[in-house]
Amino acid sequence: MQDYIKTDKGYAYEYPRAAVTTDSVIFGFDGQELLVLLIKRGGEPYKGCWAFPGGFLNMDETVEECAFRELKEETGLEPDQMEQFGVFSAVDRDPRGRVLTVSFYALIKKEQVSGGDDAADARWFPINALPPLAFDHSDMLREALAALKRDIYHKPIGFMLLDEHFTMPQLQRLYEAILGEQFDRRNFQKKMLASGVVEEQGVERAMGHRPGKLFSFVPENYDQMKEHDSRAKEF
Amino acid sequence: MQDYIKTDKGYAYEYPRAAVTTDSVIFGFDGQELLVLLIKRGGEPYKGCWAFPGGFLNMDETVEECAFRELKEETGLEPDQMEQFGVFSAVDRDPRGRVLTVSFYALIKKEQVSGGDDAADARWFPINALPPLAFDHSDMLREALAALKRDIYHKPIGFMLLDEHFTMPQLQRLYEAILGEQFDRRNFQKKMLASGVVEEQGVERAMGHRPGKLFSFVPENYDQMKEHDSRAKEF
DNA sequence: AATTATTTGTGTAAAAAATACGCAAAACTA
DNA sequence: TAGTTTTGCGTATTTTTTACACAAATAATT
Repeated sequence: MQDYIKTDKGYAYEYPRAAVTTDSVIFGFDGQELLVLLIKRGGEPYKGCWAFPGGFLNMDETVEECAFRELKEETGLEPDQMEQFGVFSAVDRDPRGRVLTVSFYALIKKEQVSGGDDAADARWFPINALPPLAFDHSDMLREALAALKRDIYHKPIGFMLLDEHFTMPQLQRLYEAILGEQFDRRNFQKKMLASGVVEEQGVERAMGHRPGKLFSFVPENYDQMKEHDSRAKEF
Repeated sequence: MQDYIKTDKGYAYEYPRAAVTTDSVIFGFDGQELLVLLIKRGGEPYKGCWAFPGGFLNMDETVEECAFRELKEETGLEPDQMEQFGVFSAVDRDPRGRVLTVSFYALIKKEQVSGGDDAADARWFPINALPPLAFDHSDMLREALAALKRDIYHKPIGFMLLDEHFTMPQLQRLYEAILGEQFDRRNFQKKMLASGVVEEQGVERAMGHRPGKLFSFVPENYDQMKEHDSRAKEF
């Protein structure tokens, strides 16, 4: 399978081609706020600006593989799951030329990155206090967040932001941070338990207040959750 | 903005590049079944197979513009709205070389195509009786359908498949065809009216049975619909 | 003109889900 | 031991969803 001609000038095609990149919006959680992982750009364009990790597609990989590889190269992270949420293809979105990007988001336990953080230029920012972003990454973030809010009802992704064991209030704070609204403690717990995606695991060692019960995620109930919330049973 | 070198062999780049195409899954409705518009491929690869309309990205257009243009060129159709639902990038998905496709779906009133149908090779197929499809278009259809089912709750796209005026049973048959399940007539109507997205418009001229009331879509209530169904108020 | 077949219109009662809300218990601090 | 914070738990009310049956309007048939 070869559709190009190798010349002394590089790889030549009959028609011009756009370059393809992937970008990844990585969400984290500090127990209170939703965070985003950004990388400070070392080179032009947008030198010194912050941007999402990402890079050019190789010829032997899918866009999913590309997003995963670039993320690992730039941050050391290897998320369990990456969700594709859109393609950005404005003609002038990259000053270097015609570059089209396929965007993903993933959820990461914050500790994972502080450990293997080879890129000294990677930093977490609270979602509500971001520096200026490179390219069209502000739009991208907006869409990533919209996708996350949409998906959190159908996919068990929220749990990826928490430790294996967590208290109900912790889980609730996460949902509140993502969805940007407040819920009633008692009703939140009631629904969570009713959905069957969490199970009791013990009691936390508390600090300064009554200790909460610990819960963990029940993977077997992924699909059930999907079912459960894929909207009203009857139209 | 120029990132290539023009040689006698074509457009040369420092690194190899994948080609980018768009494909469009066009849904129609015959009052009973959900239909898909396919095009018979005239050339290799997959000559004689059926495929979704689509083609290569030009350098001066976004992927949305490309999908729209290709669709118009191949079928004469100009849908009001096209929804992007995924990128297909398996390395070997196209025998011609590395080709990555951005996929869209759109909903069309069936009459529109029978009119301006310059492509004699375009045909509607019932979604449950499709011929063998080219490339990875079977996967693509599956995902398009999943996206459509997801979106029909949040976006007022369903109405694009109906005439301006329609009866409640017609609307219901459409929803049933898309979602693949049956609903109670009375409850369906109750919810539709409660959502405010339809308003009464008169009475149909009937044939062989009691005539139904005609309804039409209320565009102002798009957002409300979105709101209405963006899930439970409290988590 | 009356009968039949088909399809539509409408309302109400029961069940389930969502919401609002209050008080007691466990840890830490002073 | 009293005060503060945060969690655990249960019930009454409201809203939404579901189940369900009979009457009315047309066209075709006799």
